[in-house]
Amino acid sequence: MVVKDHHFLEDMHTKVTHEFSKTLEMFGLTPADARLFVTLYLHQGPMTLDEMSQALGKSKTSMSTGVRGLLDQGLVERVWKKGFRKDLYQANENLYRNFMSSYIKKWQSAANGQKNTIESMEGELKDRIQKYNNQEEMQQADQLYRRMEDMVRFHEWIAEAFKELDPSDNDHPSD
Amino acid sequence: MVVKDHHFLEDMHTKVTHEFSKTLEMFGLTPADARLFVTLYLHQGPMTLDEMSQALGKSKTSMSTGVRGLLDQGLVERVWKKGFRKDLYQANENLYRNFMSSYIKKWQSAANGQKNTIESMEGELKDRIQKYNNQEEMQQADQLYRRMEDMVRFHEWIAEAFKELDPSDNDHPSD
DNA sequence: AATTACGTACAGTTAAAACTGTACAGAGTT
DNA sequence: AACTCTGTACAGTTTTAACTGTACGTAATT
Repeated sequence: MVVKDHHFLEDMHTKVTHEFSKTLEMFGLTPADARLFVTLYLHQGPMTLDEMSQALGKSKTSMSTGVRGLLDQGLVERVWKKGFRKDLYQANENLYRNFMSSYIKKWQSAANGQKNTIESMEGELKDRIQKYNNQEEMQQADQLYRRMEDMVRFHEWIAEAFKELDPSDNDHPSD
Repeated sequence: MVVKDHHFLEDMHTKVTHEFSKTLEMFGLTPADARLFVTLYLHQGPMTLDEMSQALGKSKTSMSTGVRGLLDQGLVERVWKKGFRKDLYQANENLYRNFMSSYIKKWQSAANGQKNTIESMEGELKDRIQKYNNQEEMQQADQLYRRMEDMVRFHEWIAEAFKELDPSDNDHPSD
C-alpha cells in the first residue's frame, strides 16, 4: 500500500513536470531547461547540481549550463547556506511575474534591435533610391522601401503591445 | 554602375530578409519558415514553388512543406490565376494582425489544454491525499498539490493576458 | 486514352542541437 | 604548501530536426 502510493506520487510528479514543461517551452525555454525549472519548482527547498543531475538523470555539466541559463533569465536564484560548499539553487516564486517579465524583456529588446537595424538600412536605401535612373530598378527599390516601412511599424506595434502585457505595469496579484 | 546598384539591391534584400526573419522566429516560426515568409512578403506578386525554391536555394519539397505550415497558420494564402497550372502563394498583408492572432491562438489553446490536464490531475491527487496516513508522504503530496494550484492559476493569467493582446478585440490600425 | 506537368509522401541523408566525460582552475580544508 | 572538493570549458558523441531526391497520385493537356 505504501509502495503503491509512493509510485502514485512519483508518477504524478513526472506527469506534472511533463505537462508544465510544455507551457514553459512556449516562453522560449528549451525542453531541457523547462524540465529543470519544473524540477526545482516542485522540490521543497533548494537543490545542488548533483541532486538535479540525479533527479533528471542527466550529467552535472548539463545542469551547470542549464541552471546558468535560468539564472540569466531571472527564473532561478542562488541561495546560501552557512558552511555548505556546494552551490544551491531554487526556483523563484511568483511564476507569472517572473516568466512574463523575462519574456517581455526578451521581446522588447529583440524588437527594438531589429527595428533599429531595419531603420538604418531604410535610410541607406533612401539615399540610394534617388540616384536611380533605371525605371525597373527604381520600382523594385521602391517596393522594398515600402515593405521596410511596414516592418518598422510592425516592430513598433509589437513593442507597444508587449509593454501593455508587462505585469510590473499592471496590478496582477502575486502568486 | 547598373551592376553595382543591382548588387546593392540584392544585398539589401538579403540583409532585410535575415533581420526580419529573426523577428518572425520569435513568433515561433522555424528559421526556414521565417525566411520563406519574408521572401514571399518582399516579392511583388505571388510566387510558385519553383520560384521560391530558386530564390532560397532549397528543394521544392521543402517549399511545399514550408508553405503548408504557413498556410495552416494563416500567414500565407493561395491565389488563383486563370489558365495557370502551378499553385501560387502570397504573403498576407496586415502583418501585425495576422501574426498576432496566429500567435495568440497558439498560446490560448496550449494554455487551456495544459490547464485542463493539470486540473484533472489535481482532482486525482485530491482524492488520494485523504487516504494517506504516512506523515511524510502526506506532506509531500500536499506540497505538490499546492504547486499544482499555482500552475492552474498561472495558466489562467496567461489566458487572460493574451486575450487582452488580441488585435481583433482592440482597435489596431491595419497595416 | 495517352501524355505531360505538378505537388507531396516517404526513405535516406545532411546539418544542428543537446548532451557527456575528461580535464582543469579556483576555493576550502588540513 | 599539499590536498580535496566543486563548477565549468572544451572536444567528442549522440540525438533531434531540417532537408533532399526519387517515386507516385492526380489533374490538365493533347
